Amino acid sequence: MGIDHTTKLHHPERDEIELPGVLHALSDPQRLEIVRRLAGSDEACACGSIKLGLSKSTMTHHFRVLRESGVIRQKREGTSKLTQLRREDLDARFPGLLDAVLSSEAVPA
Amino acid sequence: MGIDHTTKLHHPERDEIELPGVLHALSDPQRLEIVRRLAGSDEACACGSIKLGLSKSTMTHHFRVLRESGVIRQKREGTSKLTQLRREDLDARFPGLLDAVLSSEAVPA
DNA sequence: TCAAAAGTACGATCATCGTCGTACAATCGA
DNA sequence: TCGATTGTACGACGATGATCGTACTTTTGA
Repeated sequence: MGIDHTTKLHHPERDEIELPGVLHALSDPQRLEIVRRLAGSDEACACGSIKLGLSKSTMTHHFRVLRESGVIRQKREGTSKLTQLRREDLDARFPGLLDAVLSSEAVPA
Repeated sequence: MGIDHTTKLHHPERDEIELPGVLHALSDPQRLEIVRRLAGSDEACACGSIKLGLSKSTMTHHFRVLRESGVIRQKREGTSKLTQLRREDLDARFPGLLDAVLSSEAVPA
């Protein structure tokens, strides 16, 4: 029944990634900012290196939403957790979507 | 042009359309289906011609979310209300986004 | 061995969302 | 005018969401 948060990190397979879930994950301004920062640095970076002025537990929440929707991949690395965008998976499943979302930053209100 | 006193409906201007709002509007499966049907028929079509098995008031709600986020444009036409996608505005503001959303999973389970 | 660092779990709180039913308003055809 | 069609307003309700603080776990390094 649902996802076990206590054992392993759950990542959906590429073909399990659902469009509404991805759109929902990206529809939150804070998560959108996280995704933009991840897209900015090509390599995986630690959760804690992204600072948005939110509490640690709120950050955990946002990273979980992004991970479980298939937007990011996370793995442990020492005491940190490395996070990276699932660019290839997203591009394969929803061609052009991520690029459209990321490039829209260049057209600010 | 006959129809005019329809301007009570709130539509954001093109440059007022916000990405999180659009993503949120599209993140609901029912609204996604509405958008797909609108994209299927080139001309504006009446709200009531789109049947999803939801109540009238729920449909009104979904159309309002889509309209206020800038995804659709609506105008009165007799007792009906004509609805159409704001393709040009969306393409101008978020190039590639709508195409990416529409071209993926056009036939959901 | 112990303390700091990084992140998670859990419960709480308050807001938003999706859905409905009922009542109402506007328009058109007969 | 009347009734049918089409959609809205409003209130309710349960579900989900974003946020926080506190306590906890895991790992590293001194």
